[in-house]
Amino acid sequence: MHNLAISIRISSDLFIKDPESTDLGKRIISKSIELLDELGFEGFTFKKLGAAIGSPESSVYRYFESKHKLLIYLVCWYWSWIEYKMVFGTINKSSDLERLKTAIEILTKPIKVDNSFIHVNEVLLNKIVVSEATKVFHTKAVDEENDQGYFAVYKRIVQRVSDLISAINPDYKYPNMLVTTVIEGAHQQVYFADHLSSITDKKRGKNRVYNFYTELVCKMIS
Amino acid sequence: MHNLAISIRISSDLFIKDPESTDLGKRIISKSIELLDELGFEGFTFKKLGAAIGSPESSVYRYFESKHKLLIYLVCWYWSWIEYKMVFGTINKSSDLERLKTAIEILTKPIKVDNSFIHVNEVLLNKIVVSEATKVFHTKAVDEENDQGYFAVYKRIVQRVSDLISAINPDYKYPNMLVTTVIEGAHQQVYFADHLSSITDKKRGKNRVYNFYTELVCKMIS
DNA sequence: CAAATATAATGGTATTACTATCACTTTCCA
DNA sequence: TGGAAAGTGATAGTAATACCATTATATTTG
Repeated sequence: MHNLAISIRISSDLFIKDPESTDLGKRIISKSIELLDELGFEGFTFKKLGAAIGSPESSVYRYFESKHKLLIYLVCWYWSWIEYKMVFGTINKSSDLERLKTAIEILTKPIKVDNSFIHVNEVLLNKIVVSEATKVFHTKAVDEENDQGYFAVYKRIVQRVSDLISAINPDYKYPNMLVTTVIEGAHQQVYFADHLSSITDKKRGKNRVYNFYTELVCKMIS
Repeated sequence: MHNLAISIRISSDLFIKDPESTDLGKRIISKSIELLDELGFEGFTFKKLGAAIGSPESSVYRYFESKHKLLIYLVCWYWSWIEYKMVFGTINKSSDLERLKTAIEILTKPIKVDNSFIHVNEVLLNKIVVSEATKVFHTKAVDEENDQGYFAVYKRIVQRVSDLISAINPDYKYPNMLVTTVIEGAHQQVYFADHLSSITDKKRGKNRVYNFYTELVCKMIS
């Protein structure tokens, strides 16, 4: 697909001015993805971002209240994109089990470039989500930010997959726990493979994360 | 057990002066656990810690190089304590399966107070590990810190449980992935139950995390 | 062309994370 | 018992961070 006439909609509480609405905004998104990947969340600052796009720090603050909000924005964008892929990927499948397997595939297999969104590098964004997304949740402000609805997309994805599981096996007791175990676990396995490889099973090939979690879900609900 | 004549040994790379060696050191540990729980890692500073123990910031810096190192120290302490509980809890079991179940119990059931270590509140420390420990890993310095051996205890625990699994079923392909899925997943479920309860299965009772992951491991390796 | 909007440029504040210095006190051991 | 060594307190200082505010200059739009 090329340059679809769709766009990812993000809650307007997450930005001051919609970055999609201007050229500078898009450059902010695009460069912040590169810089977050390069420097990590702690090393990343609006000053460095400003320097990278040739604008002052204050211009960035016109779009985002804080770097934390920017991170949430990007993570939300990511999950919205995943949801969109999940909806379109499962729509024409013939059974719930097929749909479930596709969903798990989307959640666990490596990300491929998607040229539909020019200013977003999904492969890099995935790397950021893998290594930084826990910082979105693990904050003293979680509850407040949850009330604001910042995690709605994420929760909706969990619900979707959970519903598929319940459709296949209505008696299975822990559909939500199973889904979050898969989603978070898959990212964690990728991170461990990169940084603590002795505690993964790296030899098991390229699709081991997908294979492991697919087997896990199938065994649990059967 | 009361005041056992054992102590948890932590790599001396993690501190400048051993906090176990002085009274002030022990108060630093004890208060930092309380404050980290209260303020979260981001809100926690050595200045506030100093104020809480009635000492200047600079005294804290004589024990720990940075608050990041202090967090690693505490997380290491926690995993060392868990390892100790695992070793003593499994030693007199009659089969590998029994040992495995005990290990999973220790990793997934709520923590109880342990009066063996007066200056450490294990229940609070567990809360800190649940909500802040990902920050130990998710840093641009992971690889370096891994090389320094800071994560050795954690990796050893994974290895122990993984070995039990391989002893029970030598053909199971993903023992490491299974173990890390359980360890990290169990903490995550506790955190989600507290802050994003819609994506857990809270109704399933008090031991749902233990039951879920025990069932998961047993089904996977059988 | 005027009005509105977007951006640049600059400066400022409070806080953080950390370092350095000096003085006082306690311990220890020769 | 006297004197070094170790532990702590008190104070000051620095560079960087995360932000905010103001003014001036472009750029767009109606």
